[in-house]
Amino acid sequence: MTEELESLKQDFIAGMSNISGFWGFPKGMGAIFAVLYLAPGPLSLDELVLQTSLTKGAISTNVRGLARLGLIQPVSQRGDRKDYYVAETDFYRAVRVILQERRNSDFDRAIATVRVTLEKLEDGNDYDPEREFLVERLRALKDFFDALDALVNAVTRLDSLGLHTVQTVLKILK
Amino acid sequence: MTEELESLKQDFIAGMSNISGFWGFPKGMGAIFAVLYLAPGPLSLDELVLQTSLTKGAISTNVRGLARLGLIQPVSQRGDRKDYYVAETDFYRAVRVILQERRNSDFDRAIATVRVTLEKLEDGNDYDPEREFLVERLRALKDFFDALDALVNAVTRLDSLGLHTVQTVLKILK
DNA sequence: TACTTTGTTTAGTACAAACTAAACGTTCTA
DNA sequence: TAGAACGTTTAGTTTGTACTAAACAAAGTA
Repeated sequence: MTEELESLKQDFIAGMSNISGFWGFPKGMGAIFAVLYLAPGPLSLDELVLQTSLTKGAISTNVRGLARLGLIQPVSQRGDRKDYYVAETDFYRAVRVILQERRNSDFDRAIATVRVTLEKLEDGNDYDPEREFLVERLRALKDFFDALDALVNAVTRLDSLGLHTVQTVLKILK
Repeated sequence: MTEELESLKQDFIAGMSNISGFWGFPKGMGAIFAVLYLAPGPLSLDELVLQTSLTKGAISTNVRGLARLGLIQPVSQRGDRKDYYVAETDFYRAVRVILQERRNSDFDRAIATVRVTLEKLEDGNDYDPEREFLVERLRALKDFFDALDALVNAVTRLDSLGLHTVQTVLKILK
């Protein structure tokens, strides 16, 4: 590979590291994905060590994370007990998986506390203006969360999310 | 306030702290917003200190952040030089502001590096199969980012984003 | 069975971010 | 003008997280 191409590749890797950090994932994940995405074929852990200048431990951990998110896939080479990986090229599929993943995290648990709090508040049958106020506020918040939830849900359940879907939605937002 | 209400309120505050952390904001921000959101009227910094058990310094910093995001608004009480704040109750407006905010951050800069890398690659006029491969991959990534960008852009430019919009979009995704 | 190759796990480190405590600058009041 | 009341800024601490280095486990090979 020419020096120029190599330099551009390094820029790209750095950029993807930042994007990864920005979305709350380890920067190493972004770097690994970038290397795989620009590779013409499957890469082994050792090749990733070389191209990312991370240690094997970090690669091992992050690769597992990426695979769980569906951003990369393991590929077995016959007659070779090394693990190989390729990058997912369908980003829309990756988005769906990530959204689904996030739903099962702290976020959902936190939203649940809003629901629970609201239920408990509504249980109180004695009239109390302060309680009424809290109920009103929490209900508005819950409605908002429910709308977001429905949106994410709809997206994750789509069979085909792609440029076409995005364009259709764009038309409506205009 | 009864003990029971107070306890529920504390749960809610903890929940909002987590949500805040989840989205990459300081947890203190979530706590402050929660307190303001459940307050029947404007609160001063000192009242926030009491109800969040954060120090004045932290309150001061986070309150500024929240105000910049449009999640709370300063209110001036006549004949009182204290600063008072109330919570924004229109969450959809807040979403728009936050999206806009995010666009101007590292994320955009990172996306820009993809664009720049691609342009540089396309500049090379000599035929090189490896270069062609990289161009193809980067172009696919750029298209994806552009679609996301257009989506975010459309949302931030909406005059009225609300439950109605969400429901319309939901119909299409079905 | 010993040795190599590979991936995982663990203990410790380095770093970034949010917080506390306290000094500071302003503005109002007596 | 001195003092009090506020909000901001700063220096230092804490905390969480991603990383390195190295021990470890598993599985193949001589």
